[in-house]
Amino acid sequence: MSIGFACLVIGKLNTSLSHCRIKNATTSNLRMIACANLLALEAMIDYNIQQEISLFRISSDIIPFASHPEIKFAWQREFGECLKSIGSKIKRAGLRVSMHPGQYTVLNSPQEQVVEKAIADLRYHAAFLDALSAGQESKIILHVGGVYGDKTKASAAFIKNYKRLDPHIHRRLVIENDDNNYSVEDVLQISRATGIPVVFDNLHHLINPSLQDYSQYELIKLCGSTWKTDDGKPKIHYSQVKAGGSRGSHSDTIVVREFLDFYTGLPDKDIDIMLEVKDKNLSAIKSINAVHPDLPVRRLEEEWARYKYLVLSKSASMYNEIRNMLRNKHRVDTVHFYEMIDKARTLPENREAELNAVQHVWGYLDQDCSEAECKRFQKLLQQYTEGTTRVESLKRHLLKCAFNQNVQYLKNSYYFYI
DNA sequence: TGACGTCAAGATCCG
DNA sequence: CGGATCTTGACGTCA
Repeated sequence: MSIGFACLVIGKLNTSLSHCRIKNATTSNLRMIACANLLALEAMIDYNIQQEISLFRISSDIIPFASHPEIKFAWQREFGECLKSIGSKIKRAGLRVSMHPGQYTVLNSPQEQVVEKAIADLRYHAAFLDALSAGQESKIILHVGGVYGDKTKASAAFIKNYKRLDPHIHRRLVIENDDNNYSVEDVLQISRATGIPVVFDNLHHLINPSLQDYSQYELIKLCGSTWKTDDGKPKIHYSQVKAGGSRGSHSDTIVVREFLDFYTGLPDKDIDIMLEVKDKNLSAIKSINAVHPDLPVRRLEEEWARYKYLVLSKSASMYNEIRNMLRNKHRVDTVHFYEMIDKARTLPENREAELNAVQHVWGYLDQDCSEAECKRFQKLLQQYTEGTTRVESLKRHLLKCAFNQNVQYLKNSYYFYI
């Protein structure tokens, strides 16, 4: 069983992706962006390996406009070696990667032009995974598409167009239930006709339910049975609703107790769980730690090192409470640990606590900073006290100083990235 | 025609 | 000029 996250790593240097506008998508520009993005991808892979995360979704945006009809950029030829070497790192680490074209890749559209674009896009995704020499367990997860007033007809169109795809796309394609058109029942029906494996998405199922005689777990099992041996472990998407968010939007972070209840109820844990959540790797590590049967305290100490200033900036008393919880303990209640951190995270901005955290962090930096850095800090501090600037300006400046002095401890702190 | 989702790029504003 | 903040892009469907 693996738990993973999608597309981007929060709080890790050199992992952010570059983008460009279509008007700037010249070959030389795309070459530069692709090169930068492959370095970022490798840094993300390294991060996953280092954090022992074994499931990861690769962003579709590594090669911008890769399937755009007007753009001819031979990324496979130019970066083939690079991709191959990233691929062998992935394979060596036993990391399972996947890709997920967005909601605008619509294979069942009545417009032939849209279908052709969708096919080109699927070709790109398959070619990318092929270039990594990824195995058949590296999947491309796709939504079925539009309904166009007649779901039976639209499903038939999907099946018809699916048959037009090359075999190397067939071996990677997986379909997922979505939040307003194709329910688990609809997707399973298409799966029966085509043999395409199905990803069960819990939140989409909650919002767009079907087969209500079955429990969620029975449906996970049913979807899991569509996966063949060569497809790897069945995979599901797991997310939680954002409180007060629009219909079906993903939560900012995973509520650990809720996840643990879901996980505990899973009759067969031999599946992979892709989290869809705003805070990405933070929730992945949290969930992985939560289900670990005998988690070494060291792991929570490492987490605490990354969270502590974030907590301090919300509440000094909660900071002390968690610190005491970890002190001299051989065992710590992982769920309780994360519940405290998440509780602190949801607290509204408290000027006094923010200032306390800012001063605390500054204590690590003021000895070795330049005069200009010091002056700017004092100025921003005054402005924040007066209420004429936001705390983010101060934090940005502190992070800049931390980088200039290469203070590893601060550079990795979530305080700067949440 | 705008909402949907996503997050930098790009544009504009401010001191 | 640098930094902060606001707007746009790129995609297809559907109300």
